[in-house]
Amino acid sequence: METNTRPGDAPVGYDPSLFPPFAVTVDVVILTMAEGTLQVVLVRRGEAPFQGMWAIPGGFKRPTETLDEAAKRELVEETGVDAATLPTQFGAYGDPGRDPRMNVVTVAYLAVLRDVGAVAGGTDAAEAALVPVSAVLKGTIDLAFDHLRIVRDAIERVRVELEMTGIATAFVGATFTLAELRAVYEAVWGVQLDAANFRRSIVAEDDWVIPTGRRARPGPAGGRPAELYRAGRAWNYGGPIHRVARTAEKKVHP
Amino acid sequence: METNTRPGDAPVGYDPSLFPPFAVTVDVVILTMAEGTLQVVLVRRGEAPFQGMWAIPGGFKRPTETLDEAAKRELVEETGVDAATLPTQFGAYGDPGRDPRMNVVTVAYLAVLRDVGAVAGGTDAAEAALVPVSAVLKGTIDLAFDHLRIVRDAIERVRVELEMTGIATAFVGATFTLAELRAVYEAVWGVQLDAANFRRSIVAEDDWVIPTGRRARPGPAGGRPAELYRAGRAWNYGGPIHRVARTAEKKVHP
DNA sequence: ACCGTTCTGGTCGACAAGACGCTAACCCGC
DNA sequence: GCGGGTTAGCGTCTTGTCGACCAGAACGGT
Repeated sequence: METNTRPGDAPVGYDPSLFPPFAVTVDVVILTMAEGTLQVVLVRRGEAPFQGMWAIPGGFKRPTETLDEAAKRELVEETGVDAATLPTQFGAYGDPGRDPRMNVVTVAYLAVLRDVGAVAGGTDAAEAALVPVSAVLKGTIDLAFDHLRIVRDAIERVRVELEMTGIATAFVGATFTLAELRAVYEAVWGVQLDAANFRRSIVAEDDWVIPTGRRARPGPAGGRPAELYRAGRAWNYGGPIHRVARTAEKKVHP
Repeated sequence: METNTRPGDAPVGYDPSLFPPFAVTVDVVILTMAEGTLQVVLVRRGEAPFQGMWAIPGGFKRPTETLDEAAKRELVEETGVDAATLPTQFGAYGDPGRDPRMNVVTVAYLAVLRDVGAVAGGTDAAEAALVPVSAVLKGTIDLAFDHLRIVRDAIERVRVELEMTGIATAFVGATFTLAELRAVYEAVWGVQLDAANFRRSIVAEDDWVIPTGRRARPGPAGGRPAELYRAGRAWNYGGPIHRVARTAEKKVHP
């Protein structure tokens, strides 16, 4: 075959000196549970464009690191937390004009943290905040660039991951009650789950959750103290709870 | 906040003149069914590095187009087919050294075609071929760069998409028999599906498949001619057949 | 006319999942 | 300390789904 070497249109072999230059950044959507709702970490921009607006934390990819490493580095820089779950890539965004100054292609990652409270106290002195995702999705809070689209895609991704992987355990601490774990599913999916059936699905098979023998302190309203569990190894091979579209509707039309 | 403007490490605001330059390419994994097996379109490299090896078709992203447009353009250039399904993005790859000459970040897309036979006759004169994915996954055929990893990820992606979306209809023609559709599931998932149960799942709800009234010609072995269907609108909202890990095993241990 | 092959429709049983009620354990107010 | 309120844990019943298997229908070939 004769190799095609037209600049910008070289399917197989290409001349590396004739490439159109891009900046490559990595943005991380950091999710956590706080006050019973799903929250996202945002930082406030201090420079034009979009000065003063909220945005997803992110930064340049360095030539010496992989994309995954760049995402992990951004997460640590922003939260100081060394990765409850490794960030997972969920999309690349390169629309022309998404950055008004130049060609920027960004690779977006999703990271899930358990609620550590002081997320705003990262190593970076930037103003950071925990914002309910519902406020972002409803448009109450405007985001810079195309970050609204990125957050929307991230939420859709975590909804799928919650069903297919063990990401649910990343929202809670090392030990947790089944009610806490159930709250994760309910918050992310926006549904109500039956506590008894939820418990049965989790406990049914081994290695999902392992009882520690200890018990959690009951809430302010009292109630029987819940048993404390820790995550088993089975979460690595998919999740136990599956989304049923009818669940939410049945509550509306009994 | 005080904006951090260190080059290569600027979380929010950054100086666009201090970015590390990258080349951004778009690679497309093109899948199709041929001879009852899943096949992938590969092109042979004519230049170093990896001269003479097989690779996924791809090329530079142009600054004036989106990533999706670039993927669609690559698909049309390679196959001449105007997108049975729009290519879907499934990953970005930017490991340092993945291209020995320079920093290249590639965004990978998955495209599904019905078997058009003459895929090798694209507008590009490059040597192209249809290769069984099993040969690639087993390592019988070496791929350039990190393209083996990309193909592996693409296969995993199409297996999920087959369950979650209506991508199955993209493998077959405008009209098809249920046996053809079933063959898609069996080839991609590597399982055996009961023909009667498959039919029941598909026909159960409306708008999955619409009978055309016409019938297909039976195969060389005879048999009752199958009815011809066309795809309904319900495929846009998820697929009807769900993967069951036990199916293949139950055949072994009845 | 007979046979092999494929499609189509039906039945049965295993299993998953939701609904629901009961008991156990704890807090709080009196 | 005693009873009501609240929450966790557990069992049972019912319903629906899905795979395995079988029988009949519709064709081509011999």
